[in-house]
Amino acid sequence: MTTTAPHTRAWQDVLAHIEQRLLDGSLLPGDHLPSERTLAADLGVGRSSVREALRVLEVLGLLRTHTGSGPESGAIIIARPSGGMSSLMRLQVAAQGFRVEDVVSTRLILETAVAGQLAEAVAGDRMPDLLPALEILDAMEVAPQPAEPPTPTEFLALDAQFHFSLAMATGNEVIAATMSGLRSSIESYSTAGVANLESWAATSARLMGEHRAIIAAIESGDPGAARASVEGHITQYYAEAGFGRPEHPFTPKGPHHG
Amino acid sequence: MTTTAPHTRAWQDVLAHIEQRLLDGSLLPGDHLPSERTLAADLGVGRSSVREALRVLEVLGLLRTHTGSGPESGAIIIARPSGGMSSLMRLQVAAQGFRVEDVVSTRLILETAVAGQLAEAVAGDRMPDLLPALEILDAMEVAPQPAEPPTPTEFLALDAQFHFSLAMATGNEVIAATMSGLRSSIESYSTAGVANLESWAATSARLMGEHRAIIAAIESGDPGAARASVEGHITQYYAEAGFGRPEHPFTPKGPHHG
DNA sequence: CAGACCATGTGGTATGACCACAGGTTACCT
DNA sequence: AGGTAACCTGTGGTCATACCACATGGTCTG
Repeated sequence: MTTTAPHTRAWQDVLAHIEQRLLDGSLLPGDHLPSERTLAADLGVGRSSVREALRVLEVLGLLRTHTGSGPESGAIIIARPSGGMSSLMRLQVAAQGFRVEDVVSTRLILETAVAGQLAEAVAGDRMPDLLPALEILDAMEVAPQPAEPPTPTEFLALDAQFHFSLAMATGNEVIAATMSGLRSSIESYSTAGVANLESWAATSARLMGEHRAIIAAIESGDPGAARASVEGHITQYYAEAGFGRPEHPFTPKGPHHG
Repeated sequence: MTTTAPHTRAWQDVLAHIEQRLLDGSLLPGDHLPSERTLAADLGVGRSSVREALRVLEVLGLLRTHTGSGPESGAIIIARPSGGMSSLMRLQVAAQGFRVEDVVSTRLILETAVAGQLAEAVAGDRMPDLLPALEILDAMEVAPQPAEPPTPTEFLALDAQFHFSLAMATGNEVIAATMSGLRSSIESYSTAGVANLESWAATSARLMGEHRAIIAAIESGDPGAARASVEGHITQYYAEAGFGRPEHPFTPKGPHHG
């Protein structure tokens, strides 16, 4: 649309070619891509250009590569958006393109919507599958033995899995992947924030209780309660950890990049 | 955590190095990266590996490159998440990692939240800047001259800009970028759906009226009305265009990838 | 002083040469 | 005949080199 670049770069041609093959169905998840050398010869570009395109696709979560020979080797189409989302958002936060408070705010919107949808599903007699989420809760609650240190990092990882599994329970992979990316983009802040807590033991215990409350609200089919419980759960942790979103969105926050 | 790969690939090292420099602030938006040859020498890798990492960063919207010499040349750090979001989501839809109905559903969540937040801001006397959105509406309404064809593609592009500008009005760039990605990932469906409409003239006229209604609801400070107007706006178009989301999220949708 | 010229350094690309790896095949020994 | 070791082949991963097009800035020339 820009009409400025008559001269697309070689790796973009490769990318476009693969995208086209994905769109027309000649390349499906699980399929092997031609070898790098073959692809280069077919498209009339150098192997390095092919590799640059494949690297992009790999980071975006569209393919995986294995060396060696056999059915597992080569580049295989997959579709795992979470990894790409995580890379993208993590780097954007690092480069100050995303503000942490905006990430938190967005997460809040999506998570409350997820909880609300699940509760509505229960109310509408379309019972979502909450089993994976419950299994994660069980795992969280057996891990912190009184004798052992609570290992906040592991706990937070399970917490992330719990929220992710709720999103997956809605069947909406877009939300799930986005949440996963949002989460990992501020992961370092979450773990660093543990130091700001008065008592990790108390906080983790509270979090576990809140998880059960979220599930209970969903299972009761009360969307409002489900939304509220999720909102409180997330907001309070970030507040305690010391990097909650500002009380009002889009109050002036100052420039962040030119 | 996987402990499986003791042997990170060279381009990942480059990526990690740049990410680290972003995190510690030694690389800020607007800064130049060292030249590819220098970077390769400094990190002890080949130039092609550096280029693979830079390609990833470029697609992710983290940097732009220019040939030649002078202050504009080389690789410069930027932070434009929209482009990366668009590439990621577009390709994930192409590879069947994202279902179109999930994209629509997610867009609905974010857009209604945006409208709601803006209305709440008005109600709370924190007037958001709706001027950019209004200017786009003006542009939309002068474009379709009766003498000229309505040019649906241009109209839809302006429509996308309108919704994007609403997201930007909240100040939340995460939402704005995500919405931009969602939108572009199903852009081809949107334009193709025009053919399913009974009358483009009628639909476009309705859409323009709904845009004004959305603005009015926001300016009246009524979050519920704002949310409802956005929901109706989006839902109805997709329904008319023939690829709306199913009436209920997470009803069985069939397998999409193994 | 103005304009043409070229030296320099940038990204963009292609090519060739290796390496490690993993599976399949073959040959060999028991 | 069976099992096992060797090797052959093709994969991605990496590097080095050699170009190209390009844009700037300095220099030379009129």
